[in-house]
Amino acid sequence: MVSNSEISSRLLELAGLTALADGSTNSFRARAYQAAARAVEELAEPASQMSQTALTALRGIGKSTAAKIFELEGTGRIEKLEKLRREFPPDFVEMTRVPGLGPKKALLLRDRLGATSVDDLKRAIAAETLRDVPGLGPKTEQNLFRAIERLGIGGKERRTPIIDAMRLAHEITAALSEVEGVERAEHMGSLRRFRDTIGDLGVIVAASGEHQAVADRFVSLPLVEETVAFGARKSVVLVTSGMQVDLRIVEPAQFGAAALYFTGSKAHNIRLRQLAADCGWLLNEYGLMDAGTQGVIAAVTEEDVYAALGLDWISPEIREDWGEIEAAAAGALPELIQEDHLRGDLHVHTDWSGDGRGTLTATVAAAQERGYEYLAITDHAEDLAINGLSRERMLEQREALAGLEGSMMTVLHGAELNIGRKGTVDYDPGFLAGFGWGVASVHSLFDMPAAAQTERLITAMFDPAVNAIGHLSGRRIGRRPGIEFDVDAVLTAAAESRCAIEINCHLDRLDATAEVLRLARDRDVLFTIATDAHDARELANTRWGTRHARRGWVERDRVVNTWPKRRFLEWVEEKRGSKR
DNA sequence: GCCGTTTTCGGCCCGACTGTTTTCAGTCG
Repeated sequence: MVSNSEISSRLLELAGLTALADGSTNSFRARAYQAAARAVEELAEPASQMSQTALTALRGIGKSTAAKIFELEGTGRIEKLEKLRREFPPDFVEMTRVPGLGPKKALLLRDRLGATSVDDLKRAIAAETLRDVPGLGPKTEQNLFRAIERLGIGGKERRTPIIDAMRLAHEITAALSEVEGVERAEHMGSLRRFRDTIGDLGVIVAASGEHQAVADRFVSLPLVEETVAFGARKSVVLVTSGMQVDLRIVEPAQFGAAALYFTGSKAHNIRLRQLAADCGWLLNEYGLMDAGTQGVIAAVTEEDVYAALGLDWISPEIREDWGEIEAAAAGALPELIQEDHLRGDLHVHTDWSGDGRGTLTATVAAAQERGYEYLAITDHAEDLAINGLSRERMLEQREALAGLEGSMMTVLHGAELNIGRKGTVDYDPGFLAGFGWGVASVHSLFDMPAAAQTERLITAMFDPAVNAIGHLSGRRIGRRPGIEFDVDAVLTAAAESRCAIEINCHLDRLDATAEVLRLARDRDVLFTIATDAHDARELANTRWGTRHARRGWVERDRVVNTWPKRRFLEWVEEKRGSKR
């Protein structure tokens, strides 16, 4: 059976090649394939097993695409895709990935110079023959040369892990905030939507009066390596890490419209502009306006613009045209989780285990300062050879914790257990029963087959000592892919076992992934939002975990550490008293 | 290629910047 992700990537490839065939990345057919790919990605059931009627009922999939899905399922290929692949071989497609080289120029180079690969392109640039092609000149030659040199092949697809992008964004917005006349400087784009990886970093600045000083400051920041574009409203630079940063400067009265526009996603924006057009209005980065009189209808805040379009304000993390617009129109948006809903942290390390840095006292005090009602200390258990605590040390720690009692906050003595090859965890049942909380995580054997990983996770979930599964996939964004497992089976087991799935707050992890969280929407799955803090300051990482959870459409009541202490502790005990 | 209480044909979001042009096409987001 062909999986939805396979179908989706075939459709995306079809979109890319169709864009080449049509000479535009915005060709309607290319966009239609993109929309179809998105529709398939969002499906909970396998598209290849659905009826034609059910498939074509989905927005974005018509008869033609449905037929291609069945063709792929039946024959393992899509004839139209095969034909396009022959017309545009991989080397040529790779050439079109060079920034600044779109379908039109690429086809022109192929027709005029016979260039069909990046190597051909390099040779043409070196021989200075590119400038002889009508419509191209020495400047284009130079820009393409620099693009290849600087970004390499695939420059357009390069993505930066969110942790690096966030750091960069804060540095840039802090510097721009200091420029006189600047009222606000904020990151937008996929970083504000909290995607795991970021393509280009988008920043908007609201400034009254002179805009030039802002642009000047921007392109002269120390980390700027190269200025790609420099204009009154818009500038683009490449920074030392190779990331592209786009700056837009707007009037303060236009900030809402600009924020909406530059946060995207593109698909979300297109839907909004269609809604505007239906009312005879025009929506762009400067505001929502009457198409005829140009009179401004809304622009100051995002809420204003959404309200004028008849929509509730939509949280940036879910602006992907995943159904949020319909929900907002119906007043049926879910109550998404927010940071101030949290009443405790359930995955926290101290210096008792090797990689923690805060003392027990300092960690507990920091949690108390955050106003928490409960906290679980979860240092590594003994099977983690490097950092794990022996039984003796665990008992000592429990005693030390008892000495810290006396506050309103309940401190649970827990452990971060290691999920073994077969799904068993550290210690023995008797010793495990002594803990008040258990979070179990995969720390080893990342490359076992998916079926074995699935079994392993499910076994751990049903263990009475396991209240939650930590960082479900074990991924490190941009560095380690994480284990493969059957999402459907694991979510079903989570609902059945009443074991929570952790939403790990570390920017490096953000695990379980948003895709898994979204797929859990239709089931009775519980979550924790936990920091996995190794330092008291990291308790503040809840700000990341809650944004990630919102991207997964996680509602407040699904998150056990939003519950009042009594309800929370009852659930903990119920699970710990369960039988396999 | 998709879609439809104006439609089964004719629409399909909108604008900035660059380079190459002498008013606009290409690329990008």
